[in-house]
Amino acid sequence: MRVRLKDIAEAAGVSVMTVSNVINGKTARVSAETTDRVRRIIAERGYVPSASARSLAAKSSRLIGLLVPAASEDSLAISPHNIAIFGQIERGLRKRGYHLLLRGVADPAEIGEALRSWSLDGAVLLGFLDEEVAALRPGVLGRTPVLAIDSYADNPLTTGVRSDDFTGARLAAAHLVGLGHRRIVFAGPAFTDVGVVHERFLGFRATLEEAGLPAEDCPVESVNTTHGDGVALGARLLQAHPGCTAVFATADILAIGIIEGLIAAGVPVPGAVSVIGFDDLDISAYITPRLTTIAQDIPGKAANAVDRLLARIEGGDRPADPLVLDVRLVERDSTAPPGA
Amino acid sequence: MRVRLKDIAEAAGVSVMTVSNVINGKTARVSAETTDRVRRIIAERGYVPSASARSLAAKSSRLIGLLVPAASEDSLAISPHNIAIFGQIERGLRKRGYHLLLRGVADPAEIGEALRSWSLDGAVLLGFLDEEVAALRPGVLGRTPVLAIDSYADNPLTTGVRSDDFTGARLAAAHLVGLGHRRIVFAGPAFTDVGVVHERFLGFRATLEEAGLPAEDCPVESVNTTHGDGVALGARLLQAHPGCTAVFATADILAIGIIEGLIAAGVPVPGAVSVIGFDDLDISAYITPRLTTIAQDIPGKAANAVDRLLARIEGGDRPADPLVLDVRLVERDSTAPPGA
DNA sequence: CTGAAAGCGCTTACAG
DNA sequence: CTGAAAGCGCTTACAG
Repeated sequence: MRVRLKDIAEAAGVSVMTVSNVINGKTARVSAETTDRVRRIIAERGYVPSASARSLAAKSSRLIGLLVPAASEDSLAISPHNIAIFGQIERGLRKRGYHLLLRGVADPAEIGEALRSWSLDGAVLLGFLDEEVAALRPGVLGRTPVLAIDSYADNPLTTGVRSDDFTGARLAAAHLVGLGHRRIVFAGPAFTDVGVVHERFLGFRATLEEAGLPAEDCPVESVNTTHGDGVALGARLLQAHPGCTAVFATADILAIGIIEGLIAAGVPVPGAVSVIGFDDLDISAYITPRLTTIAQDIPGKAANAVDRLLARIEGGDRPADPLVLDVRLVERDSTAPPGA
Repeated sequence: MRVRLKDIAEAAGVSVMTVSNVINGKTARVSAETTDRVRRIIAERGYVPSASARSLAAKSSRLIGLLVPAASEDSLAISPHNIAIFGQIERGLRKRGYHLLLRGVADPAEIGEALRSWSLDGAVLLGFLDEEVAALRPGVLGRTPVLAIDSYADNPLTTGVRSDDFTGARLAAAHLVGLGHRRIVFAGPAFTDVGVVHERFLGFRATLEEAGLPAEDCPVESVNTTHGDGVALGARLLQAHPGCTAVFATADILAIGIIEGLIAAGVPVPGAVSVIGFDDLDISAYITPRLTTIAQDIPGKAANAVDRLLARIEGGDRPADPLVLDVRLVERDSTAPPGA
């Protein structure tokens, strides 16, 4: 039925291990003549090696897991920001001869099970909380290289790649301060003392303090990072924070909601309130007013994640320091001087 | 190192096949007492079966491929519409004990290779052209169940699930005609005589003919399904089609671009030109004006795709007729009577 | 440059 | 209710 190594070997009149060597590019051990003949027969017969047999016999599966949090009831937590990363990672892996197992993880305890079940050569963690990443121990990961994207967890086992969130927030805050804003709301998900949002808050506060703005004029609004929560916040923003003239939202999708809520409530944007986001999603350029935001290098995140993970897998490199990617301010139409 | 079936068997004082039976739920063949003891030891030792060994020994891999077109240079072709499907399919599979291999396919010829390499139990095709789906032969698919989403290809091997595109287009056209529009542009990607876009064109034309509108008043604009192409079309729409008062775009992302292009050119939407889309993406409710569109049941597509594929895998069912999901008109603010 | 043999960790008839 | 044995399709030292 299925064409096996053995069938090729018989057709070529050589041993299975010679065919195996040809397939695996160990041609130094095989004569050019034999190599050619074997290759021709492989092509003729349309032979495709069995990945599971290979995985079982070798120490390598050439399978990489992309692990994403997912309550079993819910679908995967694929934020607009994470979506672009998916495709880029698959592409990078495929070009290097690896395959991608996409796995939703309802409980971080499942991570170890996922790694061992398919003998994954490595895994990328996308969207987990820093507390969860920090809790990952050698006992659960074994010797499998694992890399966390956007993590500030102090876990040498998972150091990965992320954006320069602190600087991004500084750019956003400095932009608003430079326009003349003095009362600025920080809107984002609740945060602890570690993680992406915390870093952005730190950068935000640092810049405002340098500008001499008191903390009480720059309150924090904790909301979920969804369009709907943004709309709700926008609708009540000026009642909750009289005198506020600007909002820094930690995600574009949230900023877009806030703008919609403000406009629906009759508050002109950026006339009465300026809004700046973070991510630079595609849609951020499509809405009205077009969103001023902090752009992340999403393809760069994905490409570097693949490079670093494979370097560890193939080269046995130790986990290096986290790679921090630059961000930049993208000025569009949702910010202006107060009262403009 | 790794805990194996054999280790569990030794610890429990039984044979490996008894442990195997317990794991695979064939408890009818094992005493309740033994079952309990084995289960306890499995939990204690944190045993995780080797999926590749299992796949090799059994006829089943419990691995499903999600195959998506991807030029090797490009990232995956993940349109906003397809993205929601990803997560839903992963979730459905995971709940049923299957895993998902996400694979970009640069050339349809790779499909067979993908299926055989990992001994996939089945595969879902997402985003392929109907010509490509139609060309799939038993020779390349073998006996592996394959299901194509959104396909009109007349290939019994791949019948899958899709929306009622014809009716969707009728709803869109009837909505515009009902508002009083008489000159309506059909904007979408170039199409052949089979496929999603062709069906929508047929529904569009049928409705307009019933309304007595001559074909020359309802021209076709072939553009790529991207925001950018939409903007370009919107900018030149009234020069290209003087007197036109409405556009039916075959995708929301395209409709959104068209609206942006129109507004940038000083054409009020829906005041001078109404625009209706197709998909009902999340962002379609966020833009200004909020987009009137035809909603597809995307979670339904994914859930039914999983159900049907697994029915074929587990039950050996023959491929059934395609499942056609209902669509519905979502009226928002981008359409109005002409000159409103 | 080439090969025989063991082994990766499971499942599957088959036998009892 | 339980087990011994063969086999899934590869790779890996080891030998020559």
